[in-house]
Amino acid sequence: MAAPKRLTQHDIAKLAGVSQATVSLVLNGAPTALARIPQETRERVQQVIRTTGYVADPIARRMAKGLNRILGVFTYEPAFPSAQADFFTPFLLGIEEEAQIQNYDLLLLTGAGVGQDRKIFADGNRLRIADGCLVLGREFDRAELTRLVSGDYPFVAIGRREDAGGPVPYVGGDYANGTRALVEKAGALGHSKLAYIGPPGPAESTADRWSGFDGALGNGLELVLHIETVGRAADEILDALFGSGATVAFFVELADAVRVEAAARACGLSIPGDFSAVVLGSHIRAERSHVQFTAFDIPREEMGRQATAMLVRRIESGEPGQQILLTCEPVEGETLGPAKRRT
Amino acid sequence: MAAPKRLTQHDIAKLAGVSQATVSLVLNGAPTALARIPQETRERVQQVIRTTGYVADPIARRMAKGLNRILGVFTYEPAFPSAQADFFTPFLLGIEEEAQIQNYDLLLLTGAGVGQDRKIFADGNRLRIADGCLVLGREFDRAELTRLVSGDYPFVAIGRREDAGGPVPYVGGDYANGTRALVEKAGALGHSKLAYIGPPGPAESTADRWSGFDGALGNGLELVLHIETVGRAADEILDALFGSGATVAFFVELADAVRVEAAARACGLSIPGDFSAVVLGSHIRAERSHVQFTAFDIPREEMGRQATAMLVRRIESGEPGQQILLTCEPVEGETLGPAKRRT
DNA sequence: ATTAGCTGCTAATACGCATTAGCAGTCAAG
DNA sequence: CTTGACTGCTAATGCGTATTAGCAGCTAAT
Repeated sequence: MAAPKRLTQHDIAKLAGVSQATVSLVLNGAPTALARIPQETRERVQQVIRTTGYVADPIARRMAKGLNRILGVFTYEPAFPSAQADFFTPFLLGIEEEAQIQNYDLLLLTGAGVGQDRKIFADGNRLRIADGCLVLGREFDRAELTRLVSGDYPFVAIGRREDAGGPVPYVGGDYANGTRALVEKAGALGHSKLAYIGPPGPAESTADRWSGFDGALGNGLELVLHIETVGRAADEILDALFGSGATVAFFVELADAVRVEAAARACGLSIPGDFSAVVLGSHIRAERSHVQFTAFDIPREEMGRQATAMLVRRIESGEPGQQILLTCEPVEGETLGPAKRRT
Repeated sequence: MAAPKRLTQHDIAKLAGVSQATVSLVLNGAPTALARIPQETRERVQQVIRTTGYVADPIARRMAKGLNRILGVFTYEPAFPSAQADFFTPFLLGIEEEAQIQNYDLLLLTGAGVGQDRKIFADGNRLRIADGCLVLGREFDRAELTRLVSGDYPFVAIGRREDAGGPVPYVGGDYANGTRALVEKAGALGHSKLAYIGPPGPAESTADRWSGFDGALGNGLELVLHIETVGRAADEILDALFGSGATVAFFVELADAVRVEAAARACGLSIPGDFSAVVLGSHIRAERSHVQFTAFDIPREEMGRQATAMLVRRIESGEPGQQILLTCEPVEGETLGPAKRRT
């Protein structure tokens, strides 16, 4: 059989014995126009719509009116593949929740290139199918961001973004202050020689952690070791740590912290007995590791929610788009203790 | 700021001194048509396009072509909330992958009601926005399924479904044979008195497990205990297990198995030393538990992929829709051992 | 000299919907 | 009995593109 033809308003109209225009009016006419269609007719049309399951074609709708209550979600990495799933899922949860409240559907922009090479503006940008879009990913393509900013298509980024030919609307986590608070906490516990395991940039997320860290130094707090590469062998890190005399290590990556902790335990060292460890961010599935690291919380769901809400405001009221940083509350954890005098 | 009007082919046409149709042809005319436009004209048009940065409006493009390359994904429970996330994610991974290959976007049907009360045909449902849709969920609404089957809207279910006024197109896992294989394996290891912890229905997924189990009985294999409710206290289950003389327990729910295993260990019992345990299905994050249960694998990603591919075929070639069951390979695990003679 | 075929285009239409102008009928007021 | 207001609808148009039919002008063959 050939592809079943889509129902159109015309079909509905014929079934209800009215004109296509009337069907459209019943569906979404202005109150003034609706007032002129008697209850009886309206119900007849509604009835046909209900029994047929007709829904307006979003494409045509968008053509005619420019809006279709669809939000695009563009991810710079495939959204679900396991490695990424853990990363995107909490955001999507928040996004879905808010979208539902606002009565928008979500369109996952998936086809825009394969694998790593995802480009928003790939094939003549199917982006515009949606009324606006959310952009997420660890690292953005700067050129595309610039193009987005300069265009008139509403979007909101999740995660803070540096200006790109203009301010980028975003909802991010305040990693800088989250980090600062943890550094100060360490200071209050008597730590003065600190280690930082993680790059100082260039992605905004890492840059912010570093700037928060760096800004909290002084006042007797001193950076004695900085390992910029992630994924170094745990032993190496451990050795460097002790060689430097640091009493507390700040990790950008949970994975590094986990490996170092394991290595330390293997050497008979205890955390925070022998040294303290702090993770700069909350990580999904952290509960899987045995240790509850001292860290700060990243309100991912809330970021998703607020970004969605902002996007809807941009779409519906043409609001200019703001930059919001959500507080990252500290997570107590059990790996930050008083500084230990090393002999 | 007012939205700067988008460039159209009409504008390009005027600038190049040709008609709109010519512009369209230059952009994507069939070779036969293109052959009739001289190089010179083509270049003039291209030039204008390049200097203006014109890009065809994808919406209008889809409108004209009649397909919108969108696949709907309907979930009977919200897709991301943490509890469900683990359940849906692997399917979505496969779906996303295949959709990307086929160059379709995914529309998450989110607005279709809140919380538990999701209905495909809910009022104002926007299912038909998509060219076709995938339906997933633990349990389906039978009435809705019937309606879907009788309609001409292309869809594919994930997970086997009983006929609903006609055969339901699906891609599922062959739980019955997966279960049967495990039962036979237990038999080969000398087990003869079996326990089954889980309901015999009504959902297809549980019914299939039960029927596979039930069908493998006989030949010296005997069901000596059947606990139909899930979530019973672990102690109770353990007591019943020993009271019945069963040497191996088949669990529908991993959670039950985990709890019973913990309770057993607390009593100083070992698995599979003192009794064996088998889980009927693979469960995401199983690795979190300490024990690797003997089970069968559910190829969730592959199910997602194949369902998506089938749906695309239905949409594009009007194919009738099949019923596919994917093999569920056994997972060795460490909880199924030789039957122990109980004293 | 008619026809046939080619070249280089364009006009016209369809896609499905939203929206506006306006038509035919009724009814009340003047 | 005319005017005006109101009711209940519909015809017509536009959105930006793809596509098909076909026109005008020319050449070459019959």
